[in-house]
Amino acid sequence: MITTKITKPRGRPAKLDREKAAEAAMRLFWQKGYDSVGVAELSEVIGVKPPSLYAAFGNKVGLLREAAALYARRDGRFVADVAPLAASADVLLSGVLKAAAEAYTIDPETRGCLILDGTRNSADVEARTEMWRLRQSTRDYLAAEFARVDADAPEALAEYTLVCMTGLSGSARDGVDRETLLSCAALMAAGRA
Amino acid sequence: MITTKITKPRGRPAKLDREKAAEAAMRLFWQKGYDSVGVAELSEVIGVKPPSLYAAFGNKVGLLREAAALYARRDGRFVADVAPLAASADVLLSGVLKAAAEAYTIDPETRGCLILDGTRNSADVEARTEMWRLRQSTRDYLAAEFARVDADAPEALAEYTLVCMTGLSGSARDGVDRETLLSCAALMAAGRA
DNA sequence: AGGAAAAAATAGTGATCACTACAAAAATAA
DNA sequence: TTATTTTTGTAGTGATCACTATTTTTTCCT
Repeated sequence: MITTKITKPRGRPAKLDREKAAEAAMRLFWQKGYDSVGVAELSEVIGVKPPSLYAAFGNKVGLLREAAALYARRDGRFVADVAPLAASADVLLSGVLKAAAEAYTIDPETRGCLILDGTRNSADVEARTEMWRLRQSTRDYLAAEFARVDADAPEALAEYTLVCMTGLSGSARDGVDRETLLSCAALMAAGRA
Repeated sequence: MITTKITKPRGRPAKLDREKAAEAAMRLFWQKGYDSVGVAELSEVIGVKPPSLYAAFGNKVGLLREAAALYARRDGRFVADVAPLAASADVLLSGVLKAAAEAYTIDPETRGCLILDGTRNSADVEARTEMWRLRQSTRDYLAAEFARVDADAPEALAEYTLVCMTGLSGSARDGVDRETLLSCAALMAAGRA
């Protein structure tokens, strides 16, 4: 017989909510970049002292990992939402780039992409590697989608999509507005028409 | 009567060569990003102790300013080298993007663009503003060039060029190789054909 | 030789970095 | 009530950050 845990746990009740903590960390890393957010600031915003964060996430990179996972399944969801709808390479490319331009300019506080730009110039090699792997997995996913719609060179098109997304993300962080970014996305996709 | 200074200066001869110092700083900032380079490291590489750097450049941002100026007039020269040769908007766009893809992958140690990516995610507002202003002046220069060749929307095309360059720079820093970047540059320019 | 000038190095400043040893607090179980 | 368990907060660790007051070195000029 399988029962859901109904009895209360033994010790002191936890004040830290992993999900809420990851969300707060996500917003901070997204906004200011990984290195520019200190553990002290994270601790203050999340509402628990540093030792609780370390008990829950191991280290600062562990918190980034959780934050990026949350980002991928929520704010970065637009790729997996838009891509499967496309029936041709052109629509796939233009659809993803348009969605990116929009997603990168939703909130002025969190412009661009956490995964593509959150650890740029970071001195922490592990943090950079972690985001690079998420970038590559997006690349692989896009390559599979381009293959699905019988694109000529799915790998090259997937890489092109990511290079364009990198431009949109960085530019969004540089303050370029949504309309400009949308027209840039259209121009980027127009070459494959 | 105007004479060139022929007599030796009074005090202890300077060991610090501003040009060489700026060059070393440029390479470090370019390679690792502004925040990831400490004044101690700069001091060690340049070969003088921190107080000499502060005497010569004022503060860390002053050193970045000098480094970026050197970058603009040498490694970033490709824009001003290529743009004036173009006789049409298409050639201007494709020419600049191709030159960027090449320039951003010359040295594996210094990938991408110092101005576009050197202060990304920096916690130093003054440093970020300084690079942003250089970005905007490049944007203005490109807009003038697009206007020269009678482009439809010179401002929009200039911004598009910079968004694309941002993508190429960031991707170069992410490890994308020259051939891939060159084909991306071609695709980015193909939409305006 | 001695004074003046200029640039150097010495040796720090307090602030912040990621991280942790340890103990107090708050709950259940016996 | 006492023991056990879990999470919390206190109070630090040494390292590194940008930056500087002060002194020492090295030169030219008188």
